Amino acid sequence: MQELPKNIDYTQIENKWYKHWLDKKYFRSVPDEREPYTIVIPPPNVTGILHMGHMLNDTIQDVLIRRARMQGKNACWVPGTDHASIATEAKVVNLLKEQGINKSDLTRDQFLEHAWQWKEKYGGIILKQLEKIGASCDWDRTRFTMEADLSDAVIEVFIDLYNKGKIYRGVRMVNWDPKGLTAVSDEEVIHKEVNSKLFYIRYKIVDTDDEWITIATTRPETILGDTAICVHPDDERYKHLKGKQALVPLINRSIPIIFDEYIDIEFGTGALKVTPAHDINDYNLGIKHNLEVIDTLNDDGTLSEKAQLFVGEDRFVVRKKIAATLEENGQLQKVEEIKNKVGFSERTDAVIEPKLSMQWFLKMDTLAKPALENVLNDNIKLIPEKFKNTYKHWMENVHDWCISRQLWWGHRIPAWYDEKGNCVVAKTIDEARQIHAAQFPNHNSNNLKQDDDVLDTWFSSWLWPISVFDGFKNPDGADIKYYYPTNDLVTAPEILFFWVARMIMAGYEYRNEKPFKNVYLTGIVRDKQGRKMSKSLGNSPDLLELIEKYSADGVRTGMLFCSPAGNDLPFDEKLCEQGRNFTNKIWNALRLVKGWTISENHTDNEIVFEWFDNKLELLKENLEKSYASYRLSEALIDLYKFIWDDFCSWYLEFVKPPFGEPIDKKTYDKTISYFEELMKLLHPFMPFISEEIYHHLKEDRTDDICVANYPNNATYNTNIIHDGEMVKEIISAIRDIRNKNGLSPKVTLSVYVQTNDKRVYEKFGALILKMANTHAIQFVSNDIPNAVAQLIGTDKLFVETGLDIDIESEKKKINDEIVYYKGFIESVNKKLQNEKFVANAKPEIIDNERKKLADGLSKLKSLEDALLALQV
RNA sequence: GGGCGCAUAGCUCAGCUGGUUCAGAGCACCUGCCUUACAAGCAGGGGGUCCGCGGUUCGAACCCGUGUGCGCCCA
Repeated sequence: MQELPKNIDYTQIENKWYKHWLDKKYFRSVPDEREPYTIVIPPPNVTGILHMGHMLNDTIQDVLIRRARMQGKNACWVPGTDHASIATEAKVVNLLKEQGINKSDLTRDQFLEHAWQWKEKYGGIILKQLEKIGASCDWDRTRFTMEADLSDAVIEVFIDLYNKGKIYRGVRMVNWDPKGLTAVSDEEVIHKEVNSKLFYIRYKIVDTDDEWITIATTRPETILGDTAICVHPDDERYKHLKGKQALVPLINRSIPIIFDEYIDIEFGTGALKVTPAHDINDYNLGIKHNLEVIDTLNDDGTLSEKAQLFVGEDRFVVRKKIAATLEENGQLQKVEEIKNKVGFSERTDAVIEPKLSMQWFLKMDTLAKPALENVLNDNIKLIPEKFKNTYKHWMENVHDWCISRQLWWGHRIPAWYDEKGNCVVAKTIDEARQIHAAQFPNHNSNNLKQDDDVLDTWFSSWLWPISVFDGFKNPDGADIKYYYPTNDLVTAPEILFFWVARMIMAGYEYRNEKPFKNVYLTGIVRDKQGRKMSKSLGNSPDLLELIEKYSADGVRTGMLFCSPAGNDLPFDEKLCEQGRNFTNKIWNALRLVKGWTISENHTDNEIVFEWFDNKLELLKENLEKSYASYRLSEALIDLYKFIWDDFCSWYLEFVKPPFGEPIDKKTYDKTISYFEELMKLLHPFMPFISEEIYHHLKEDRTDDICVANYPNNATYNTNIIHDGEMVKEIISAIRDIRNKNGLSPKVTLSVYVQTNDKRVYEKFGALILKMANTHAIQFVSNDIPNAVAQLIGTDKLFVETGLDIDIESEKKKINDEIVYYKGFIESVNKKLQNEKFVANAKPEIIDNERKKLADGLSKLKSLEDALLALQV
């Protein structure tokens, strides 16, 4: 026997066990003959710190990997970070600005030196934080998307795809971030509904005295780049304008009026100004109708020389000024308030400007094909399945991927240009010269200049499941062959397309095989008001503080309690409290058990063991089912209820000796082994407390639960479980009667029962007596006067309270039940008398209805008897 | 505007193939207890128009249609 403190020192056990697991190298994985179970972490942003989204994702991954490890699989969880071009560069630029240094004053190399210094100093904080939550990653395998091997992979893939004709360079309308001064991909643009103004502007028709056409636009600042006005060919209002020209206000440039079915007759005036340089739809119209393209904006969102007016002024300032000027001219007809959607940069929150620019693109058509097929045919499973629809829709309408970014921090595009702008793609400048000399023999190969841009960060992370196992450097290496394809990917649905889909594409392109078998899409963590938790809103609690307060296990379970796959997770700190209370409950169960002294006397608890054994098998079966369908939340809740209710409230109370008395050896050993098994089942969810308890359960313990065998499930006997539930029901009923009559638990009650089947009462009588504090149960055939009656199934229980019972309220209680059962019997009878039901329903359903009827009639009779007895 | 999804207790959600005495769980709430493992606890309890309407069926929380409200994705 040992004295255990009343409360646990969570921090101490967390540090102790995490260090122990590391020292023992339990998380280390190298290929061997066992079945592999592999997860690659969605690499967090190297500049990031742990937030709720990571906590959720990574806890789920840890649950899966710990269970697999205990099941004897070779569990490998690969950690790492990505270099996050835009975010990191922005951070470094800001930091330098604070030191009075402008990025533009530095050379590329100088800037990168600062960036690497920054990365060395702050990068990887997040990985240390993962240790705090108990993440059992193989830290020896930690990778970074910009380390040498992974960078080589990115560059080689670029060159390969270029040589295959899948990468091309072209002028395209891209999403331009005027604040970040870079193009961003479609996926990095957030469309928000905003209040806008719709300006109605009159354009004069050329060669008329006073004829005008009115267009509606939300962007008057772009009129200086207009090169046409477009109307619908069927629009009667404008048919007479065929072949006419109009004048752009303020600058009086003459532009054609064109006709196209693209126009929505209903919107505005049905006439659209066409600005091919600044709107994607206008751009497409421009191509179709051979329109001139006039780019009136600079990269930073100010007006360019080509605009002629307001040069150098910001687009939003100009919007107001132009509106005012037009109003003075009498060309602004009216302004309407409307709501429309505007794109914002995910990183800088600047309003995205559609802009024509020279970018690198990856063709998606052939890459997307296997990626779509293998999700639709469940070769790769999305969990929950509902995301298949969204995935399909996206993959069928996929656009070529703009992979260049106008930044320095990242993988520099391996393209080289001569003075004339001829381009070759090669890994090094020497190779570039050779290729150039062969391809452009009449040009100078000595002054080649490398492309200034870097590749989209996703262009490195899409290779992650292959590159972390060196699948590019060493395609037949032991690691890639053993671990690939990986098993489960756990990530947020927000990046289903820009990361998950692209990993699948890369998988089929470079391994001819899927990168993972299952994709578990978590929900988005929201605050109580339903807002997404984010750094910018500042509504995410500090995780390390939460862990400090509620323990790592508490926070892990708090997250998982409310996180069915794919559903949003409304986070509430109370759930962490519930998690911590659970650890406290388990700890106290341990204190009880370890407080017992063992005697040589024998106490017969066989029926308790029999019940608990079967109940435990049922639990394990349910856990298996939940795991198989990735219902981790359900598995955890089942386990929580089982440990709290069945183990602590029922089992331990059943076998607990009276205070101060010893327990028999067999019961003690059984209890320890149940406790041990429950801790094993709990370990994936609550690794620290389960390990701590496991070691307390046996003093001479030399093994660790972290690598213990996960319990297998066996068959169970449903009848025994039913008996147990009935016993609980009997005990609760007696306790309820005691409560309602204000009787102290110390008063021993007399209980009588009318039953056709004495078995349960005989078998469990001693337990009922102990748990409900009653005298031995007496079997009777008559009703007991002045006792409270209660139905248990079809049995009738009488409890003598020693008080006069309130006849009227008893009558009412019984009458209510009679009404209920009469209705019930009637509804069952109706079914059974319905010929169609008897003809159509399955035989077992009909049998069941007959049983329901018989039970109902028997209960009704008991109740009517009881009512009669009261009336005497 | 197009597509997808959701609506069940005060809150968060289960409810799998339409049929179990089917309307459930956890939390919150109410009542009584500091009963020698645990007040971070114990014992017990109340709580519902399964979003509205219509249909299919012997039978609907579940299937179909429709309306309303909400969320997400795309343009």
